[in-house]
This record gives sequence, C-alpha cells and structure tokens, in this order.
Amino acid sequence: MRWNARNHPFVSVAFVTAFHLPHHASMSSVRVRFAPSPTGFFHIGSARTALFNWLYARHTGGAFILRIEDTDKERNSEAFLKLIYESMTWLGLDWDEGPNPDGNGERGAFGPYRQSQRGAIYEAYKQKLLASGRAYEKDGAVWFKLLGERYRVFDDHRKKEVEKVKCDPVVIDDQIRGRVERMEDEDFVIFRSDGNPVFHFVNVVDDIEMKVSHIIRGEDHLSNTSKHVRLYEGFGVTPPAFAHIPLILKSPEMGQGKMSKRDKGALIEEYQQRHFLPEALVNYLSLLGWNPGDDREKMSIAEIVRLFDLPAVNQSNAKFDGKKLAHLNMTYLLEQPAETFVALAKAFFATQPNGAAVMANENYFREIMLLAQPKIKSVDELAAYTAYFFTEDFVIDAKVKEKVMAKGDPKARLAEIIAALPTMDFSSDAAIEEAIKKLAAEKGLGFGDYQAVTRLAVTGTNAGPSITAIFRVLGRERVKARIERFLAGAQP
RNA sequence: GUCCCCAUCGUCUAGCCCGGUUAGGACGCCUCCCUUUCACGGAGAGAACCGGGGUUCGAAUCCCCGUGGGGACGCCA
Repeated sequence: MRWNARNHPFVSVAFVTAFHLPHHASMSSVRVRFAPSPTGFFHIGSARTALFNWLYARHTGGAFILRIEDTDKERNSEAFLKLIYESMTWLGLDWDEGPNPDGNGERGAFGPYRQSQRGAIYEAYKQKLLASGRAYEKDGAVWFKLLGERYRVFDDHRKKEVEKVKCDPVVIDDQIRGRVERMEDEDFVIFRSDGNPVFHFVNVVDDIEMKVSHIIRGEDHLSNTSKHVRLYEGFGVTPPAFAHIPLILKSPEMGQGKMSKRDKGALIEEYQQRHFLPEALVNYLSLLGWNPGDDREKMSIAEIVRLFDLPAVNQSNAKFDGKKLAHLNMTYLLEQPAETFVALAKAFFATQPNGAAVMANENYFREIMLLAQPKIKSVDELAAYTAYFFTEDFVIDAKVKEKVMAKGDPKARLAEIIAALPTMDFSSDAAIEEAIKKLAAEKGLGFGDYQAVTRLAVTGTNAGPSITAIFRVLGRERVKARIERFLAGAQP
C-alpha cells in the first residue's frame, strides 16, 4: 500500500483537527514521550524517534517527556545515560518533563522519570492486577492473564509445548499505518522471578501514569503493541493513540537489515565529534520517513515543526544515505555568517592536537577559515584542507605531481615566478593576479601555465582556494621558500 | 516455522485515498557551461512504477495471489 494514513478515513478527522490547532497552543492535551534505555550508544534510529516525538509535541503545543527506562540493571550505565542527555541537547531536542539535562534533579509533575525510581508504582499496579485476577504467580514470576478458553499446542520455533488462549485479535488503529490486527494468545511475564518488572509492564504503567496521549515509536514495537493494548484493558484504561514510524535501514553498501550501532555513521556522537551542524542532521533525519508533501528539502527547524504531522509519515523503511546528509550539511555550512563559521572552526580546532598552534594568530586563522568555508562539506575537513597554511611540513601529492610536471616546462615557470616575486604587489588578490597575468603575457603564456605548478609547489595539492589568495595569505617569503625547496626536490 | 508491516530511479521521495501525468523533485553518478585548481552555481543526460492475474475504455493508482524486503516471536528494552 503506497498511499498512507494521511488519507486513511479513520484518521482523517484527527488530521483535520491537528491541522487547525494553533501551534504551541498552551491548552493542547498532546503528551508524547521518548523513552530510551541507557544500555548503549545513542544511535540514529533513537534520535529519529526522539525527533518525531519532539516535532509532534512542538507542532501541537503539547508536552515532550523524556523517560529513562533503566530497569535492566545489568546493562545500564551512567555514562550512557549522560550520553542521552548530551546527544538530545546537542540536537536541540529539549524536553518539558524528565531528568534535568545535567543529570541533577528533574522537572515535571509526573515523576520520577527514571523507571529505577518507580518501583512502588509498579508494585501498586501489580497488586491491582493480582486482586482483579488478571495476574498470577508461576515459577516465581508474575504473569499477565489473558481471558478466554485455554489449549495446549507444540511451538515449532521454541521447540516446546505452550499454553494458548482463544481470544479475539487486538485491533490497533495506528495513526500512520491504519488498522492493524494482531493475535495475542499467550500469557506473558510482567514481573521476573528476581522481582523486577519487565518492559511491557512498566512501559504501559508509565504511559498511563504520565498521561501519555500518543505513543510514537519504531515499527519494531508494532508487534509488542498487542500486549500493551491487553495490559491497558487489564487496567481498565483506554489505550493512547499509537503511531509506528518506519525503521532506518543500512544503506546498500553497508549490507542488509536495520541500521545497527556497529554501522558507520550510526552514532550521534560521531556527528558531534565531526562537528556536523545539528540542524543539518535534524533536517536530514526529519526527511527519513517524512516529507512536507512537496519538493522542499532544506527546511529550518521552525518550518519542520510547522509542517510536521503524523499522518504524513511514511509507512516504508528508509535506507540511510550519508552522502545526502553530507550534502545537506554543506548547504548549511555555506550560509553560515563569517563569525559563526569562524566560531565553528575554533570549536573544532580546540579538539585537535595542534589546535592551539593553528589558532595562535587570530587574524591569520580567521582568514584561512573563511577561504575554506565555501569549499568543504563538513567542519572536520578543515584540518586536512587547511593543513599547509599552518606547517611547512606538508606532503606533495605524488599523483598530482606526476600529472602537473608532465606538461610544458613547469620548472621554468617556477623560476620565473621566483624572479618576479621581489617586485610583486602583495597588497591584494587582484594585484597578485595582475602580476602573474603580466608575467604570463610576457612569455606568451596563460595564467593557467603558472597556476597548477605553483599550487603544487606551495601547497602540495591540486585543490584549494585561489592561488592568489594563497600567495597573499602565506606572504612573499614563505611562497619563495616553498617554491625554492620544491625546485630543490627536497620534499618527500 | 508462526504472526505483523512494507513495496515508484542506486538512495530519499512526490504522485496512490478520489484510475487518464512526457511518472515530478533531491542526493549520488556522467556530460557541458562558468572558472585560475578544487568546490559552489547553472544547464543537461542516464536512471523507477517487483511479478502475475483480475476490475475497467483506461491501472503506478482499486482487488487477489505470488515474490522480495523489514520487524517481532526473551523472566532484553
């Protein structure tokens, strides 16, 4: 089915209602939550789920809750917890309720927001089920009891006999997928024999207690939803709206299946370290499984917030494309004001081993960064792209050298440049250009005959800012020294 | 194996609900232009309706069956 729930008759009323809702209306009853568990690195799939929840909350003027699902004592870690706060903050996904971003204390009227601190609540809900006969103890664990006739059957997959319950299928009216039916026909554990509640149980209890109105989560949870709906029924509570968003899959060159933590580009931390612009990442992520319904791609966060809605979310999984993300990052970089870009560059070089040396001369640094701004796709490319400005110890690209030296008499051109250098006007790019053009004209040559070889000698590459800008910034003496050294063949 | 979800260029997608398009855009790739290299920018090329049946004058669009992809089947979350 290629058309989506935007057109689904069941949700069309909800769509119209949401559409006419004033943005950031204070009276919105929408409450959504992002509920990660601090058991691993914060990856792109989690970020996208968080983003869609955040977007929906901001679009409707509802509340965005961060709840920490730290019931797995074995695998939790404080470091991963901190990473959740940091990554979300970096992405600009601020939450209205939940632990404070610095990890000290929390905000919101429905806390505590860490499941590890909600034991008493879970216990009370367990007692409710026990008292109403919807839960029972077996093998030291507590099980949720389905209603219906029981029978036993051999399960091929699990290689054992299991007890099944005859009951009606659970019907889920998903905001994105429409009507989904699924059979839930086995009792399931809600408290482990070690006394700890399991995910399905705490998830539902918390969503009830925190008055969550829309559960927006990955499609991998769609098959859990039938369990959750049965639990809501068991508590006598109407389930919230569900919206299962498509998954992010590996790109074809990465292989098959869901994007996993081991895949290149899967971790938010990675983009943070590479100094990607968070707004570019957010823009890209928003386009994975959603679009504004027209050809717009580059959008400000505010615009995405305004346009985003659940029925417009796609139903099919999307493959991750690092190239498109890089392109988007470049377009954002291109439009940064000079001061902002220089600040970005400073933040990046502050993390580099030679950063202090590179930034030693403020004006020199600034000029070079601005020369590089229109040329790079991400800030972390600055190190390699501008390296030869900050060291005499740069390498000559062998392949480029071979190519450049093969044509004409490049050594003669270099000698001519050296000869012209002492009287060359270095006051502006235009003056340098004029001088080189004059030299070329005298020899019956063109600017290009000097450009490539000079660039090779002075920078070691065939890519970079204009050669005139390089001359001016480097200064007469360094240009001369570099060309002389190149002619002497002293470099590797 | 069982159940659930999904299916338009290599990739992200528009079009599908409400049948009639030269099937549109973007990334990537290629060519050309601009140009002082490399980028940017501009122009263009190439590139898709998974297959088969139906329904219909007419199907990417509606229905069915395959196939393919993804997910779930834990005292993980």
